[in-house]
Amino acid sequence: MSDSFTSLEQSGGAGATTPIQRRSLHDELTDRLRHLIVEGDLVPGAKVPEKQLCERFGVSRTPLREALKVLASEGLVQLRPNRGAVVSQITLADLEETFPVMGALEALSGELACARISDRETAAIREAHEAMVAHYERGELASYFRRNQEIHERILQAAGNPTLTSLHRGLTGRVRRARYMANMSADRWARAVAEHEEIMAALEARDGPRLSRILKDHLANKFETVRAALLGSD
Amino acid sequence: MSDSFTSLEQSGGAGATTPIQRRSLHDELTDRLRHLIVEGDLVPGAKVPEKQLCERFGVSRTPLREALKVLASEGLVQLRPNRGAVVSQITLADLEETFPVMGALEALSGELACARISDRETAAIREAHEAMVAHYERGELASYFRRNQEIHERILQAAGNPTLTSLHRGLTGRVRRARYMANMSADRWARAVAEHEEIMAALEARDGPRLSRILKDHLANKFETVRAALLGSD
DNA sequence: ATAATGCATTATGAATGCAATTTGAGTTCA
DNA sequence: TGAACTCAAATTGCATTCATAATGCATTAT
Repeated sequence: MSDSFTSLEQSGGAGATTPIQRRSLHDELTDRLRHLIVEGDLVPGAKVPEKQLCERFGVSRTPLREALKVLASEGLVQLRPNRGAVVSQITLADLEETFPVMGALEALSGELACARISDRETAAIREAHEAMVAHYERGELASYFRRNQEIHERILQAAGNPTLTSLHRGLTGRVRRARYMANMSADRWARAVAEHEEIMAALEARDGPRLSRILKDHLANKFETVRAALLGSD
Repeated sequence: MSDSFTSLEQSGGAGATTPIQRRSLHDELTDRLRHLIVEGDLVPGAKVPEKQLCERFGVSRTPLREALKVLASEGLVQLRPNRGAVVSQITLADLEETFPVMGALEALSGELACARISDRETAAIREAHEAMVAHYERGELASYFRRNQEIHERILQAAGNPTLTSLHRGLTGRVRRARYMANMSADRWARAVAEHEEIMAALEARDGPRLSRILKDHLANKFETVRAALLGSD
């Protein structure tokens, strides 16, 4: 969409229809920093001295500061006047309020996805699902987790609502740093897989309300796991 | 809210628990610009020349640009590389995808509010409701609209979930510029008031699921009104 | 007359500089 | 010993400056 360039200029062999995307520094920086934070390379609570990051990325403070402002508006860092930025801590209370919202968004995504998804995409998700189950059976947690995430993302995608996707992505970013899934018990893991079976069934039956309900419960259970892990290992 | 200035700090007494909030320029600017956009003082599609705004607010480009980055991340403006910012247009398609999300969020707010709201706050909302009905009966659309908004905000507030409130506020900001409510028919207006009666009833009965459903439907109806107005006056 | 080209003007992107605030070590005094 | 104070160094907020890309207009060619 919006690529109003279409054909032409595949002359010289360089069939580039893409208009030489040069990204601005602040844009690039925002993504890089966000990645660092979400992936936990910048630990929560840590100060983020501008100068240090400038050297790290080889840019001046201006674009860096612009990036920090954006990340602050996403809730990933906190800006204290005259005292610099810190990577936001995620507390149990934060999780407690974030999960219901994610639940509501996922529930909506299920509803919408059932109404719009193609057989082709359903099949693709089924494939991801089977792969995930295989990882489960081999006890490969990391791979399992990746596939799991892929499935939820695909459902979101199938819902065809960019606003929804964007909000969900934002919340996921905030929460992902808390990687408590590692503490998932064998029991809980089995149950999660069972829930995913239900998700697949509802999706393939295009049963929106049911998928919606399952996704919401699925997330609520996930939160319970996280809460237990947090309280246990504290 | 977010106006953490309010009263206090009338010098003399050291009663100020708030640490003398001196806001940074970019922060102040972000709010001011957001207000200009949301309230429609900057028309959608209009270019936002940095220099002009700098003179208007008497600041340099640095804090202004920081503010624009934040507004862009909120979706209120679009930043075109090397070509400046424009106030985002809101299309029917945008509304079409925004409303369901708002619906899901409001539904959740109803659910949570019923579980947590105090009798005191319920009474306050009842009061706002009665005032709103009075405005309706006198045909005072603007006042009606204000009270209406107040009620929804109070329910959100009662839900006690800042994340939820924040996301909802963001979407409201995007949508508010489209003030199609003026085109609301007498019929639709009556129905909206009736729906609000139901909202009050469910809230006072602390019936979460019911309030949830009503709020969702209420928003869906609102969207239908908007859609009709858009298609009609096009 | 219309369209294309080149140049001057203007606006944006990023870097640097400067004033104000915070931080922290060292010192003084109770 | 330790609480409070002083002052230098570091950090941040903002303005200014420099570099680069976009825009408008006059000129030229067709």
